[in-house]
Amino acid sequence: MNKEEQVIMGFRDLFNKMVWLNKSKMEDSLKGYKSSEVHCIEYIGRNVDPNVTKLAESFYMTNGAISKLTKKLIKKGIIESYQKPENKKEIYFRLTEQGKIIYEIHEELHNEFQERDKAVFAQVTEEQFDSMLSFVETYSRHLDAEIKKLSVDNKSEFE
Amino acid sequence: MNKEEQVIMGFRDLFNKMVWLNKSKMEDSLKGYKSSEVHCIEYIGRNVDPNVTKLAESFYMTNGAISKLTKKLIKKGIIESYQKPENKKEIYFRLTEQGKIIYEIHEELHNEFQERDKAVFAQVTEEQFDSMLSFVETYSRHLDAEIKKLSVDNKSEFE
DNA sequence: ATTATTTTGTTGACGAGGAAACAAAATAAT
DNA sequence: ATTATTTTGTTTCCTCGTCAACAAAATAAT
Repeated sequence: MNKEEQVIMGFRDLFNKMVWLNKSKMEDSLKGYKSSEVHCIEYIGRNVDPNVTKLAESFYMTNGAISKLTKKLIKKGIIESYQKPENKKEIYFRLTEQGKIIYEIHEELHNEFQERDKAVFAQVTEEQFDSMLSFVETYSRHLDAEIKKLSVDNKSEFE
Repeated sequence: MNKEEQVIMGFRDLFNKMVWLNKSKMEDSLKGYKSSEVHCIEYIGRNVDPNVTKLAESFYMTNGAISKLTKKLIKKGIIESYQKPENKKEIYFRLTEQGKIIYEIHEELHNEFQERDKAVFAQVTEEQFDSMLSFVETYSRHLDAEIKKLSVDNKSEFE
């Protein structure tokens, strides 16, 4: 296995591990809330005028899934929807008071995770940080270009 | 947002993107096979005496899910199960001839992905590779220790 | 201005995966 | 040797997310 594969698979494995662990911790602290719900709350709390489409793009999920998820959160009284006078189509979301509480608990948990992993990052030099960030940036742009190609290809199938 | 968060979220985003893109490509080339099925085939092709439990641990999935997945693959004639004379409990899997074909197609696709992303890695120096690998390694061990703590905690609840 | 296309969100049928209860074999404890 | 515990795999029920069909609003094309 060459180093490229090692890096990719290493990160894949690391990521699966982290998702699994944090999800466990999360559903332990925020009993009654699924991690997907919490992610949704996090996004709505952090962004301005989030709608179904923006949430879906951010999570790489379908609009349908987000539509159902937000409906459920509304039913639970965690978020509420609103519209703008100039647009009768788009529907935005904001946190309710109860939602803000969940949001805060999540933030604390987030800090806990950072605290937990502090030791790992303490060993990382500024240069290493920058090198990793530039790697991520480059790779991400590269994939964006590939995704763009893909969507062009798919469109051309129907021409 | 500090650099720790940037790194984590950057990789998370990069990863979601890559998974989404590769999954699309995969299900395009290997029509009729889901990406989870292909992952399963990949693992069975690469490891010796894989069983339900090993597959589940590797994919961070439940035994139940793998049990169903393998049953389906057997039905499709892609894998077959076998046992060892000294153990009547564990059930192992191997690829059938048809399964080997899928495996090979997957390998080629894998090479295609590497080829596609070659340009990104070409810019990475040996030192950067090693630094990222050691970061992954350190972090992964750290999380293993945390996961271990978690399972100890859960056990102590019932004592 | 009218029509065509695109964007945005919703719904229902379906499949994938998790949780829990279970059975059978293997291992540990006595 | 017998009993208790653990490991391994399966099945049933349920939730979550996808897909496809759809409706309504917004935008583009004519």
